Amino acid sequence: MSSTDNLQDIPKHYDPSETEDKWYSYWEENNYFHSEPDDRESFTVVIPPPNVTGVLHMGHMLNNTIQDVLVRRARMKGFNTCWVPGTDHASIATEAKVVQKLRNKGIKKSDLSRDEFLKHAWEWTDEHGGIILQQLRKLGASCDWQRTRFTLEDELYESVIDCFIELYDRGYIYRGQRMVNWDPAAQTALSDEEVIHKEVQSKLYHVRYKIKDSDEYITIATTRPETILADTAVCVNPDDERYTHLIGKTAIIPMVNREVKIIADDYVDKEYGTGCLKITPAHDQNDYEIGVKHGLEIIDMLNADGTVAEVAGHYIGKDRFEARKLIVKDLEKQESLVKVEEMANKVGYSERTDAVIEPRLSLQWFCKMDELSKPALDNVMNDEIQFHPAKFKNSYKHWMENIRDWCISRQLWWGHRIPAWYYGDGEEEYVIARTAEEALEKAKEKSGRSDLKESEIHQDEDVLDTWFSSWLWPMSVFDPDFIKNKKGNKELEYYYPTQDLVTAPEIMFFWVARMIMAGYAFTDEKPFSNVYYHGIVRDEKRRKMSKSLGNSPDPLKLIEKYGADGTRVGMLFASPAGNDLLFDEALCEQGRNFSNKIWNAYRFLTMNMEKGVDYNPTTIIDPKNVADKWMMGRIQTTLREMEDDFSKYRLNEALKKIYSLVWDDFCDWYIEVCKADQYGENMPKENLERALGFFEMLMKMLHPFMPFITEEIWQRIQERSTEEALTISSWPEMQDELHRDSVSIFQTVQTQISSIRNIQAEMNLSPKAELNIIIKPKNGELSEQLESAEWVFRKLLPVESISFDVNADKPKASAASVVDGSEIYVPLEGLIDLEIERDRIQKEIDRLTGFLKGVEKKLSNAGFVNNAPEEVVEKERQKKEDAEMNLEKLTKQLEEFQA
RNA sequence: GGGUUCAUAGCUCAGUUGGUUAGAGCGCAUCGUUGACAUCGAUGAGGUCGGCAGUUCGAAUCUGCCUGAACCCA
Repeated sequence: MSSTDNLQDIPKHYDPSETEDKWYSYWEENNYFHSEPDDRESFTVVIPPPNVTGVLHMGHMLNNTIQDVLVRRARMKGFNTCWVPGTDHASIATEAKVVQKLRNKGIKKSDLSRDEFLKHAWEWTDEHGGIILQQLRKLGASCDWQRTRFTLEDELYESVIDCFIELYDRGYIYRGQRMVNWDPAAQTALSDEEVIHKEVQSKLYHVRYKIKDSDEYITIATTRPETILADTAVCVNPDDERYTHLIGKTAIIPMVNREVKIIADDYVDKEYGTGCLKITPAHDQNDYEIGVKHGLEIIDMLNADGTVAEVAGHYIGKDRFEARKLIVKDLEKQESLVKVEEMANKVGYSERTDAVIEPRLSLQWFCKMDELSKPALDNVMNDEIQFHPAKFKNSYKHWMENIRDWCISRQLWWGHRIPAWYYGDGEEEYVIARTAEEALEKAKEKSGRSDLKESEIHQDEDVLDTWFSSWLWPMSVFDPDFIKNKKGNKELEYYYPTQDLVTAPEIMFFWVARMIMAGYAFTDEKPFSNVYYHGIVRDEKRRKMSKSLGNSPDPLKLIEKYGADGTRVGMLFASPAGNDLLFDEALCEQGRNFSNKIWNAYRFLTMNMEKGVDYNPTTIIDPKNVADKWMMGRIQTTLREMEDDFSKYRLNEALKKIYSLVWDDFCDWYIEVCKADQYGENMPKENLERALGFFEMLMKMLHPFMPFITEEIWQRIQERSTEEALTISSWPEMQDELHRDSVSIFQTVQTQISSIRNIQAEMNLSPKAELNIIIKPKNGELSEQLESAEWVFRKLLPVESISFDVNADKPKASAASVVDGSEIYVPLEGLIDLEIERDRIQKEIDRLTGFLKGVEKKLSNAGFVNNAPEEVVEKERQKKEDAEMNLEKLTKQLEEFQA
């Protein structure tokens, strides 16, 4: 019941800062977002965990707004809704930040022990960790905060170790010497996914190698001349006639004067460069493969930090890029440099440190992908797991089919330490174990050395790729022991599989694909049913928003300026499913304006309340009131349309519909017709109660998008107990009755009113000048219907008199128009500008004539009439008839003017 | 180099199985402020749907080619 007893002056402008924190605290205090398993159906979402030390950026904002909309709607639809928040440890990113921080304090990582370093890392995490989770509350995210998880917390740490051991036991994890992507800045191996290939302008150096015992030279082309020092062969295509005579001969590498064989292999592209390839097996993936095939020597000339190693013989200790400059000069001096070509070239960069990736041969841990990927591919292709939009299935498929084994070890300390223990230097001299004790036992067994001591074994120094922990996320957040126990606990049973995963396509391979693999590997089930991919947030110049470019607004400042509601609306407006989002602050402004519109609608209703009177909002409509039935019909139709939009994850479409329903239908039309007949009078009580009833429905429909203002209005309309908060209320029921007839009549009235307003505008009439309106409906039935809606005309137009008469004559000197067969006359004695009026009518006649021509052309086409479905033809006939009727009336109107 | 996606109003995008006079928001123009909201209202002007050819009675929608853009993979 709404009472005006404590009615205060409501400010003209809505101020989100006064409501948003208040309601978020209220929601949290009442634990609305916490979920426990019960007999309802579950709706589960796990957050894509942001970096523990990260701060909220625009991408997070979009990502979490979308999740919150889905989650809030599900909650209102009666699901037991659980949105699990958390963060990941972001191994390489966090470690880089900690190293930097220590460096600023003059401490080198290499001077610290592992434990000392980790102490610093945890300090950093405790200091910065969770800031982002606090920021999500500002956005309105309705997460179950009691379930907050962190990938490096003890329980989840254990899951990752369990996972490693389980996969090792199944034969999926192996250790091996392979060419990996080496990040010389972070000094760690990376997975293929962490390498970003960028096109850069580089130089192709043509360098000639002397042929031994001959005056001849062979010229190779390379973009990396410094690696010449590690060349162990020169290779040509066996079909390349230019070089056949040299195959089997010996070339002399300049600078180092090493003698190497000239070999032949199909791999060499005759067209590229000189058609002659230098082979450096230690520093290039393809060269490595050729090296293995031809049994070539492998010379590793680079240190882990990208400087030149002693074995190179020259430029020792210099950085690889400096060495490149130096060797070019020296080759030129020696007259070995033939020419330098400019060319565009793709170079791999580290996703995290932006260092140029060095292919490097090293001993790493890998996870086999062929079997794990099989169910992951099948269940996406058969839509057991649905991708929205579905177009992303293509790139998923392509990646899955070409997947290579995953390098999971990282030469870092911040992360899950690999549970491998070595008892010797041999490649196979290790055991996999959870603890040192267990390792010792296993090592004794494997080595046959029963006297082995704990001090003689040591654990692998490396940690696992962050994604090797994140891929367990949808399972481990509910049950960290699920792998160890080979079966999930009650929580996992209840919440898993989760429903929706919301993320960006750029991490489809990093995370989504791997979660799906882990899901099937450990639970035999999908981790989620739907994956909604949203776009990347870009600025108005289509540049990706980034800190370094400085083109990203601070999300919290936006929230301060436009409110969380306004900002959410702004983000969603710009966000068609799956497409990139061109963010424009103006959209947040539009969102804020919308908040203000809602606020003022409420304010207006309040201003119509009598002091001391109680109002009971109702949605029971007056069956005689065409406006009520129209409004209810519009709400019902919109509910259906939103249902459809949500089923297709078209959130922005759903938002646009409720936005338009509130603003255009409710504010611009419904409230207007509810107003009192006379200025200064209050709205009739029953009108107000129905308006409030509708308003409540609208607030429900809008709540997932704009949680704060809707709760504020909801709580203002009536006193509510803690069980009655909007956040935990139910979504409006869909009714079968759509009030189609009333909607149609009301829409006719709307069109006629607009047409009369057009006359007002075109004739330059004062909007207040009272009009005498004569409407000549196209038939008697419509006449009666319009007559019963006369009051609507009177509410929305300045009416002196209005009549509905199928036999009406057009008064002289009146403006006229035709709306769907009905004629409208507005006598304007003395006010009318004949010329303008004639032009107005002529314009309409021209338009209709053109239209009619098209329709007639269709109908005179025998092919059309014979082949098109009957209903389509019938529709065209109807169009023709209507157009002719309207045209006839307009022509007559025009004639009368000329008379 | 391989693959995917896209091209509709000045801008950002709808247009779901081929049958609309091709829509929306923003922006723009004109008018309007004595009690809901100028963070507002009313009205209006903007498009030969990238180009060419084809299929069809009928193409923004289907096919091919061309041009241009974006993304992914190597």
